[in-house]
Amino acid sequence: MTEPPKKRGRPRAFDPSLALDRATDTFLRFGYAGASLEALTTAMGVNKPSLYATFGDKRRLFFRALEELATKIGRRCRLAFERGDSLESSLREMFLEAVDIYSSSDAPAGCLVVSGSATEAIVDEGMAQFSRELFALCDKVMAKWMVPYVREGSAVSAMVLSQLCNGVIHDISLRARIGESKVKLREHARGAAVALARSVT
Amino acid sequence: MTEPPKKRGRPRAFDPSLALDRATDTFLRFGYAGASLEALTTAMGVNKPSLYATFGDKRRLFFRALEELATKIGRRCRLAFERGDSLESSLREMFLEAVDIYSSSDAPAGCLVVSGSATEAIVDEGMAQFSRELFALCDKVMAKWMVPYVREGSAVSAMVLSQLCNGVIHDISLRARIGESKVKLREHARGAAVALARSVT
DNA sequence: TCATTTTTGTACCGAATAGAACAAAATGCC
DNA sequence: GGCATTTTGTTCTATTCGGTACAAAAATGA
Repeated sequence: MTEPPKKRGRPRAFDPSLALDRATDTFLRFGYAGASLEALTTAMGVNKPSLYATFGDKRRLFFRALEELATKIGRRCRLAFERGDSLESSLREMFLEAVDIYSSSDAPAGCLVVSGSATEAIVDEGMAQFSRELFALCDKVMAKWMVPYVREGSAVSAMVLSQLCNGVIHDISLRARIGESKVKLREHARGAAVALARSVT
Repeated sequence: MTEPPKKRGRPRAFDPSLALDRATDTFLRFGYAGASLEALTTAMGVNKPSLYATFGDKRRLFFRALEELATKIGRRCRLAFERGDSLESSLREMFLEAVDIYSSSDAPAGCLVVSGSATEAIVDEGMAQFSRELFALCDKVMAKWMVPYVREGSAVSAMVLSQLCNGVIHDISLRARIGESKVKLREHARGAAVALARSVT
């Protein structure tokens, strides 16, 4: 499968998927407003007309990057959570994974929503809505993971715990972005796992 | 006190303190990169030469805004925390205060560090350093407030609790910025207070 | 071979950008 | 009143911004 469909005209000289990854890095690095078309096209190895033909304008390119990255990160978090065999160990795995994601040496530090679309959200209702829906989804999905660990009638519901976990992850992305060391971030992740696990006991 | 020092030349036609507040709002609204000098001078009611003479360039103006705002917010958080008479009530007061601060109708929603300097931190080491030092200070100061409520030898230290609290506050600023309702934010704040207070029991 | 189709590279557009130059205006001091 | 001083408003500049026009290039189909 995925054999080339043998299209008619001149073949593209770049890999759209790879180019999108480069665009993601550029948006991560400079933010949405700060990422100039020149920086984007240079990083992507693509001319402006090709960029427009393939991805539409800057804003649509950003949404494509957002969607792709959110999916990737969501999957990594779920897999990390599933590695644990207790609430505390699951949270620890997930938070440590967040440290790896947001302070990887392969990409600019931080989160494309926290430091990208959220910043733009005030002047772009579309980005605000995207962010709200994504946050709501994360809260809801993660709450499901929490259910087995929350006693019935507990003072702390699965949803509250889930929102706190997402808050910790957002905070890790922030602290990574401003250059806190991996050692410190990992300590932070472990401490948060202990505390949040204790909150439902 | 504060009597006019009777300077020599033509008197300024604007109040620098008020102008700085307007600049803060503009940076909050558009982010650092997105806030154009025209938007700034228009909001501040000041011409560009006056802006440069009074505050230096755009970057220095931003630092001035940051410093002033951080002081104000720090004070409000401390006062709110002191209104409580238990860990849970103190945290609740503080988190609810954060909701008011970050989703006030008087100013654009969100936090100038989270959605401002942190976004710029990767391309501006000065902003990264400012943010790191501010976060470290907040963690340290808030940890002192927590000490009375943390048992000796507890699995959750005052510092871990403090970092979590700051994480909750950062998260509230984020969720406020993307337009979550005050009702939802207040629920979030109350839930976080319950959970974090329970984590040290 | 040659027409058709699609992408490529270059060159360009008007608007907006951060910042500076400069003379007029408004004050205190002598 | 005049002079020194400082701020003001206007104007300018060089650059960069997001986005596009257009023709050459590279593939397929007939």
